[in-house]
Amino acid sequence: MLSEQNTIIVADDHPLFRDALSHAIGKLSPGTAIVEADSLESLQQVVDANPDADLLLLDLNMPGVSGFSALAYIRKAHESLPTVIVSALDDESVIRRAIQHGASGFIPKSSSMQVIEDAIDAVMQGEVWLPDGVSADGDDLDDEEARIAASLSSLTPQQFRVLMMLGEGLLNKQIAYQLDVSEATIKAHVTAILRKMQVTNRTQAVLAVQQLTVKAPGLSEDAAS
Amino acid sequence: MLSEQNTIIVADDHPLFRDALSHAIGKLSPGTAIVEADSLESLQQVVDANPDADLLLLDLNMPGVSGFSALAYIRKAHESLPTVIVSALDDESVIRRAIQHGASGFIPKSSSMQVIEDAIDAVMQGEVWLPDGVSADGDDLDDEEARIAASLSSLTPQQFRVLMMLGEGLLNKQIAYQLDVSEATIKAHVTAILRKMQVTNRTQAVLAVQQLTVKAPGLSEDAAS
DNA sequence: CGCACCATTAGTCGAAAGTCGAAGGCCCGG
DNA sequence: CCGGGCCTTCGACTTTCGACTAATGGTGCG
Repeated sequence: MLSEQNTIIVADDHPLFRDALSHAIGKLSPGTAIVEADSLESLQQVVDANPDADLLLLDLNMPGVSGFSALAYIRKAHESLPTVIVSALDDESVIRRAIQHGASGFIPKSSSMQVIEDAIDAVMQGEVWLPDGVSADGDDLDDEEARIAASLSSLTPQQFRVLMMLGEGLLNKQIAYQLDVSEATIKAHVTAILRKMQVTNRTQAVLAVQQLTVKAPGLSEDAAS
Repeated sequence: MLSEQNTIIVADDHPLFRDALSHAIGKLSPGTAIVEADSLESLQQVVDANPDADLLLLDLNMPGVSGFSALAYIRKAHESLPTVIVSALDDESVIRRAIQHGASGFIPKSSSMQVIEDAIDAVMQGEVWLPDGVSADGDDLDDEEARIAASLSSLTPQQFRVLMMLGEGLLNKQIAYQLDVSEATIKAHVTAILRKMQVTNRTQAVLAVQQLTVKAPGLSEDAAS
């Protein structure tokens, strides 16, 4: 623990909570460098700029990122970066899905500072941390959901960004403007995305991403029987 | 109760459960006419053909209908038709949302026959029926969700059908083939849909509909504070 | 250094998506 | 009975999408 300089990345769009989290970490281990991110873009930049970071605290509610997409994507791109989900949800199925998508822990936002500190400490030592009575065991991830997550992880960073913008219903032209590139570039990215996700149009790609959204269990067809 | 001929519509894509439900009703009140539907198309036909039906038992898992869309739509089009949601989910927030979208009751599929009979009986008498300890009171429907539901209810039957197909990622051409009309007609419907839903392309329309899918509570932005 | 991969751009082409105007059917009120 | 309104349908036109080809530059790796 007292090796050299630990680095923790805090990704949360909520400034107050992000600061609170940062301060808590500062008290817990004063020698820790804290980097913050409040959006998908900044998160990608930050993760990229700190390849040797020790921990990522990731909110599920990042603007422009639906559900577990960011988790699934970041995890595959940075296998060695332990990631802990911080979320306002404490639903057990959400927690299990987070773990199945590669999270090393789950911290409900309602947790006390003490609990948060414990969690961070545990994960930094390679353990998997979960709230009280929650078990990581249970049914495996939905096949379809796993397939989609795998597809996501095969995307390049720029492609992932474009996909998230498709998920906002934007035109190629609008995406091009926001990313400050030409529309031709966006088309090329979209073509690559559709191929990798094995769909034939943007709407289907968006629907696939939507399946990684946090939803109640059992809604998927055969739960009816 | 012993007026003339009561009519109950059972809409569920699961044949076994649909039959079980029908038989239960048959035993409960032998003089009741039961009409079944297993898809959005058949449901629209049936509701249309039986404007004086006394009750609609609606499954949340209809193929080609996402979440509360069908409920929100049917409710506004047939204000006087009491609708009870039948679902494999018994999550309390799902139940509340169903009621807020105009359902007159909620029956978990895990219910015993006795409970189902009680529920149907209660609703037929104008009451609102809920499972055991569940209360209908609580926070109101999300503003955004209410707005979308209102938009849905302003659609014509054909437009609604087309919208649901957009939600499956289908091409105009595919929708045209399934509805047996020309592609030009579908385009016209889509244009009308986009206008009524106040969006600019089909992807955004689909995303709006997705917001009526059954998902866990609190994921909507400000739940974080 | 060469090689592979990614990002970027251009341009073309065919298909799909969306807009507009309009025609026909249906029902309801005057 | 005859408008007016609504729904459905459709064709023509414009824009956007998506596939394909081809090219440039940067970057990491053996």
